[in-house]
Amino acid sequence: MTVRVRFAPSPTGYLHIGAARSALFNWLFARQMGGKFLLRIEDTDLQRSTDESTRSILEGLEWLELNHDEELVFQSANAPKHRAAAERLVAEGKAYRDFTPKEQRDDKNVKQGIADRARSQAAEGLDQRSNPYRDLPREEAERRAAAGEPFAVRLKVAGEGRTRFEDIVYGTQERSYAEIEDLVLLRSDGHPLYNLSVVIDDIEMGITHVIRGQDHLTNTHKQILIYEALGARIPQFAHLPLILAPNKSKLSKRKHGEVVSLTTYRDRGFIPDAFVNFLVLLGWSPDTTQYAAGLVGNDQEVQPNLDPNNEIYSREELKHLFSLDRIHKSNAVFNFTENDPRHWTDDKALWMNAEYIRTMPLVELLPMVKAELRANKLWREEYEEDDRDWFEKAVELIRHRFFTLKDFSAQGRAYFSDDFDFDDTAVARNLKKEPRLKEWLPALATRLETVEPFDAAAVEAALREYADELGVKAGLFINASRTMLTGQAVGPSMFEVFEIMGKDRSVERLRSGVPWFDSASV
RNA sequence: GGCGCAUUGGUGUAGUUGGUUAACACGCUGCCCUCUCAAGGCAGAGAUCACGGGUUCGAGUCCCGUAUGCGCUACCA
Repeated sequence: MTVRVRFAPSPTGYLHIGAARSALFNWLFARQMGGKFLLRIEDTDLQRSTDESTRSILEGLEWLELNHDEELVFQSANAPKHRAAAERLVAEGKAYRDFTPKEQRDDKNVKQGIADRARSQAAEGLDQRSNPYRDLPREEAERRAAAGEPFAVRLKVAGEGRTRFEDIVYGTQERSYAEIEDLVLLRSDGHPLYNLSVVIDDIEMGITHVIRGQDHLTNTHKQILIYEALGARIPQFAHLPLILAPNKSKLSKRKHGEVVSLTTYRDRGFIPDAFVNFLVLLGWSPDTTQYAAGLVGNDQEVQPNLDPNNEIYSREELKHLFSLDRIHKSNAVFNFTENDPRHWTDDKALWMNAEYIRTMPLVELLPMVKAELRANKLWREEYEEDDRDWFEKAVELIRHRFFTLKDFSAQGRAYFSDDFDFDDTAVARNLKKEPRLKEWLPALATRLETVEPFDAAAVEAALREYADELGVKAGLFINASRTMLTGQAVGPSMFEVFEIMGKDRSVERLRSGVPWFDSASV
């Protein structure tokens, strides 16, 4: 049977990176098995669901290139089917109408309320099957319902027995019926509840493997009960460990802000493949020994990375290497430091991104740089045509010390525009420390004007010659030039920079007195 | 309260059926390279494998208990 998996987020906020990882694992599994990856928006909770969230989820998946097969499903559209299924179960005597008035729950203290209720129930020795409406004669139930009395529909869970399933990640899971209450299928206002909806939809969509967060592990027992009542085939389950905050609490938007939102990474200049690479390693690791032994993938056109000292895996490699049984059970901590711009997200993610920026094929990087420059009004069409060569060389030159795509428009700005800022510390350290540079630099400019061809080697010779004549270290000029030409204290080898900037711009910037009169000094 | 799941250096992980100095990646420190900063190269610090028992000639690996964390327990998803 073909594998069919789904990612089923509820649109009650941005796309959480933990959810994004679930989507990734589903996608990887589907692509590896030649199966289908489906997408379903679980907008059952109409109060909290928003179109904006749906859009953000779609955008996030698109950014990660986790394209789905078949039509997008909105769970709310299936509500009639969910209701019909519940009614069928009532008709078959597998579920019943509960006329108990709805309890008002304070949204804030739900957990506390649950614990309190459980405690008092335990004290009174109440069992889960004590609902007075459970065995109400059918006629009476029909009559009261027809009279318009509100009721919820509950599943009639058997008194004796246990549910059992093999979780691909967590192994055998068992639970006694005695621990499961008669769960509500339909609210008294007629709305289907989560556990019912997922099951019906998963059946409807022909899902063979349910891969989702570990927070659903114990709910799975309830869902199995519904599958059984419906007489449907039960899919395979694989639950994923959770991604936690540095203090091991749940990662949440309210507490942790934008670090948990996937679109943040797009907006802050991450490379999709780099983020995928980082994410996949949270809770999963490849079995490189199997590959080395030639047990897997020997007939593949892709030669996966076998080096255990290297964690860079391309999407193609991951499609071959991924396996559900290498997912592990313990939760992973997503490491970041709040209020520290240098460590705003996990260091490894940042490193991974930098690694991709400096090593990925240039042709794949160029369109991303283009988009970044364009967004900052730094893009010029000539880069695509006449100056294509120059553009490629410039990107190649500067990419090696960048961490995100943003750096191309920030630190890299001076390469693409004459309107750039001077870094204060760079000006102080490389220029103002030696006041005579104010005269020397224009003089250097004059020297360079005669250099032909204006390449790295020739510029270097001219600059060193001038430094020798003045009896100062070449480094003085090199660093000063770097600041004059790029506004920065750091950057690529300076002679390469001269060459890329070209004679005209180099000379002009060396002569410009701008940084000398800038704000910091006056 | 009940039930479930987990626990290897700061973080992510490796560690096949128990067997010599617990491996790798990120981060950190130092050195080399050098015009700066990275990258790269080299070296290094950092783990009594949550704790306590037990089985065994021998346990990170098996068993029991404890602790801690997380999850579920809802007419939320």
